[in-house]
Amino acid sequence: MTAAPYDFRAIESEVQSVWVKNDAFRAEELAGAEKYYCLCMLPYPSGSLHMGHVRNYTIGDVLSRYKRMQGFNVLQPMGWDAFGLPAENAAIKNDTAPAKWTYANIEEMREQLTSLGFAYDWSREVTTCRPEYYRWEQWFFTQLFEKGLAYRKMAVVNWDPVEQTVLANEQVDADGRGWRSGAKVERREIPQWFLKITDYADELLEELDRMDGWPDAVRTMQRNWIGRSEGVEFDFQIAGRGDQPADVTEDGLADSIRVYTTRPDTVAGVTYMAVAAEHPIARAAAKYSPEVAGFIKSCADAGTSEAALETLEKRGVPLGYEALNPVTGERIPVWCANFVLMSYGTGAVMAVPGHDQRDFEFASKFGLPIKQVVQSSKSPSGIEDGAFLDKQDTVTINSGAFDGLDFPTAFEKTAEHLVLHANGAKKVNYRLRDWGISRQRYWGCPIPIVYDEDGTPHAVPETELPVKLPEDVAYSGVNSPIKEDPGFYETTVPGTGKPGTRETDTFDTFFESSWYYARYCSPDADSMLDERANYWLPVDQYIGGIEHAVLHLLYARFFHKLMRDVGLVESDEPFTRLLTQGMVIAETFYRDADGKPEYFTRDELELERDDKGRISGATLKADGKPVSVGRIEKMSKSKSNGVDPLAMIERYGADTVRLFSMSDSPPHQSLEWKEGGVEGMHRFLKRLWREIDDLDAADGDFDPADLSEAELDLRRKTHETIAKVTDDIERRMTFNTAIASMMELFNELSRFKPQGDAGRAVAHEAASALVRLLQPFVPHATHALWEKLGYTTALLNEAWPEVDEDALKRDAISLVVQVNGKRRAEVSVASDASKEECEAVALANEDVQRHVGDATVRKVIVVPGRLVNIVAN
RNA sequence: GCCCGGGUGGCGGAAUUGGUAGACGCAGCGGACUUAAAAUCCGCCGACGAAAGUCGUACGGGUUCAAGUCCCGUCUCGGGCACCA
Repeated sequence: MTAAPYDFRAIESEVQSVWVKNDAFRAEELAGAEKYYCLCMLPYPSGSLHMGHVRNYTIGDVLSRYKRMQGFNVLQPMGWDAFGLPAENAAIKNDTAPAKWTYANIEEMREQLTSLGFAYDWSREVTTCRPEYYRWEQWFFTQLFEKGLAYRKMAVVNWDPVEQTVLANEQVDADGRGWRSGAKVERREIPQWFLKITDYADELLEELDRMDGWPDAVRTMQRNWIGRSEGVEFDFQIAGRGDQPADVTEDGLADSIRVYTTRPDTVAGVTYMAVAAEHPIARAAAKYSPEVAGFIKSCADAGTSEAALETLEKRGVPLGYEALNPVTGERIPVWCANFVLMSYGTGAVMAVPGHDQRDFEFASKFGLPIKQVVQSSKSPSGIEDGAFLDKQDTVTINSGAFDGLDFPTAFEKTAEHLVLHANGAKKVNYRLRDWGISRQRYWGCPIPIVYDEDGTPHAVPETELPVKLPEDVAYSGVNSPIKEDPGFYETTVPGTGKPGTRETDTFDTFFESSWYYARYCSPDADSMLDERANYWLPVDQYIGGIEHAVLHLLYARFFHKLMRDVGLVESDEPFTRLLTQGMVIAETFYRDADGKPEYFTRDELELERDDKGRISGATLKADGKPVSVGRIEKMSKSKSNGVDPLAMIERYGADTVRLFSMSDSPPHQSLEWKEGGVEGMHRFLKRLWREIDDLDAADGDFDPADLSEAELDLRRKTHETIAKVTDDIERRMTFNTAIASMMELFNELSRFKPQGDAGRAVAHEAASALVRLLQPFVPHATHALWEKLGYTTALLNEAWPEVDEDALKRDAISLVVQVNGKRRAEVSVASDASKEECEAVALANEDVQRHVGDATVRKVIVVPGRLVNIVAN
C-alpha cells in the first residue's frame, strides 16, 4: 500500500477555497453565544509581510481557532495602520504619491495573509488612511476640543536648518545630525496640539492594579511611565546678583524660583539651584553675561529625545544670581544647566548633591559644596564616595530644627515649614506628560482646525467633515505638500465666512491606532461606533510586540476612557488580556567597509562549520573571501538577515511555517529563525500525514476494563496530552510546549501496534484527538486528515477534545529518593500510598541503605507523588 | 543615563507552586535500507571518570532538608525612553 504524499500546495489551496466558499470566518453578533474578540496589532503596510507579522498573527489565529472549537462566537479582524513616515520616504525616493504606494502594498500584503490561512473576517477590514475611517477621529477630536481636552501650546521639535523642516527623532542620527542633510539639528519651539492625558493619569494608574490579564512587566513599565509622585512645590526667594540685591523690576522677573521636590526632607542640603536654558531668570542673566548667553545658545544644539538628553555631558554655567535656602537661610548660587528642561515641571530644580547622584556629580565637577543632611541610623557613614540615597532607617542631621527625624517625619515637618514660609503646597506630580499629537508631515490625518485672522483656532463642524487629505500629490522637496498647497490651506472660518487658514499639521499615527479595535465592531456605521461595539468590547485577547508596552498601549487605554466619557463605549478598559510577543531574530554576516559594516544575506555565502556543527566561518560566494560572523539580531532589511515568509511558504507550506513559528520559543521570548528547525516541523507533518494514512484505526467502542497495558498507556497519553495542550494554550500560552507534547503523543501513537477492534479504536481515539489539538496550529493539513479519519464534518467547527479522567489513572508511581538532597534511587509505590508507606519503601531500598550507612536518620521529607528526601548524618 | 526583560548541553529550548536539570526539536555520530545518493527507519548524544561517583543552569555571596527557580551584589545581551510604527 502506498500512501499519497503530503502535497501541501494542493491541500492548502483546496482547504482555503473551502473556507472562502463557506465564508467561514464571518463574525456576527449572536445573542446567546459567548463572544470572544481576539485581536492582533494591525500592521503598517510596508509592502511585504515579515516574520514578525507571521509570528504575531499565528498566535492570534491559534487562539481564535482554539476558542472557536471551545464554542465561542469568535471575532478576529484585520486592517492597516496606513498613515506614516515610511510612505513619505518611499514617495520622495521613488517619486510616487504615498497613497498609491500604500494602497498597492495593502493589496499585496492581504494576499500574503490569506496564503497563511488566517481566519480573518475580511468584511470588517479597516484602512486608517481612508476618509471613511479618519473622518470619525476628526469628529472625535472636535468633541475633545469643545471639552477642553485638546489644546494648543508650544513644544520642542528637531529642526534641520538646511532642509528647513522638522525631523522625527528617527531621522536624527546618533551624532545629532539630520539624516539627509547631515546638518546639526537644533531644538526649536513651535505651537502644537495636545491631548490632556494627564487628566486621566490617576485612573490609568489605578486600573493597572486590576488588569491581571496583562503581563506584570508591561504594567510596571506603565506605572513607571505615569510616574506618580508625592512631593512639595515651593519657592526659593532670589537674593540678588552676587553682592547686589535682586533688582526684580529691572530684570522683569518674579522675585522667586519655583521648584518641585519629592524629598523635602533634604532641603537643608540644597547647596545650589539649576534652571533650564529657557527659564526667564537664565534669559535675564544673559543680558549681563556673554558667557551665559553663549551657554544658552549652545543648549539648543541637541536632540529632543530623553536618551539623548540624559546621556549628554552635564554642563552648566553660574548665572550670578543667588537664592535663599528656605530652611537654612543660606545664600546659594543659581546655575543654568543643560539637563534641566523647561517643559518638565517648573523648569528649575533644587540641587541636593549629598543625596542625589546626578547633583553629586555636577557639584563635584564644578566645585560646588556638598552637604550631608541624612544618614543611616544603623551604620552612619559619610558621603565622600557618592550621594546617600536611602530613605529607610535614616535620620536627619545638619538640618537645624529638623534634626534627628526619620524620613516620614522629616518629610512632613519640612513640608509644613515650606507651606508656611515658602509659599509651598503639597502636590502630586506625574512624570507623564500630555500627549503631543501634531506632526508636521503630509501622510497623516489632517487636524480639523481652521485659524481665523487673529490665529484663534476653530473646530471644523461635523457637516464639513471629513477634512480630506489630497492623495494625488507631488513632492517639490522634503516638505509636506499640503503646507505648500493654497488649495488645501486657504479656506473660510466656519460659521463666519471670513477668510481663514487650515491647520496643515496632521495627527500622530498613534491617534489612528488608538481606536481601530473599536471600529472593527461596526466598520460600516454612519457614526464613530454603534451598539455593536458594546457586544464585542472589550477585546478579550490582544497580541502584539513588546515595543508597544508603553506608548500605543497607554494611548489606546486613554482613548477608550475618552470614548467611554462621551458615551460611545461602556467598558473602562479596551484589552482584557494582553500577550506581548518577542522579536524574530537571525544570524548576521558582515564585512567592515570604511568603518561601517556591510551586511550579506545567507544566500550569498558559503558557511563553514566546526565538528560540533557550529558556524565557524563564512566566505562570500562571489569572491571566495572570508566574511565575519556577526551577532544574532532582529530581522531587518538593514542587517540583511531577514527571511522572506513567502519563500518559506513556497518551499514548505503555510502549515509548516505556522508550526515552526510557534514551536521553537515561548511567544514572549525572541524566536531564532533556523531553517533546520523548519525542516524538522516539515518532517513531522510528513510523518503525521503518512502515519494517519497507514494507521490501522477504526472508530468504535471499547471497554476500558478489557484493555491491554499498551492500550491503557496510549489512552493515558492521549488524555494527558489533551489536558496539557488545553492548559498550555488557555492559561500558559506556551505554544512551544503544547507542540512538544503533541509530538510526544504522535511518537507514542506511531510506536503503537493496534491489535483487534479495541486496539484499533484506541488508536483512532488518539489520532482523532491529535488532529483536533493540532487544528489551530496546522489548519490545512488537519482539515484533510480529519476526512481521512472518516469524518464528514468541517474540522474547524468541531468541538475541542475532552479529558477522560478515568483514562489518566495509574496503579503505581515512581518516587525519587534523595539522601541529603542527592538523588540515590528510584522506587515504585502504589499511587495511593501514604506518606509512611513511601518513607518505609524508600528506607528499605538497598542503594539508599548503602548511602545512609552508619549515619543517623534525622529527618525524612516526603513530597507526595514526587520524592522522598532522607536527611542523615 | 533612567525604566523593563533575558542569560540552562554543540544549538533553540523544557523543568507550571522551591522537589528527578536537559522534555520536544535541530545539529552531530553509529547502524539498517539502497548499485549510489536523497528520503525513511533504529540507536547514541552535558563534562570528567575504568567504575563507583563527582561536577554542572552567566559570575560572587546568602536562605533552605532541597535553589535553574527565592534574596543581595556584579557582568552581559536585548526592548522602551514620548515625532519609527
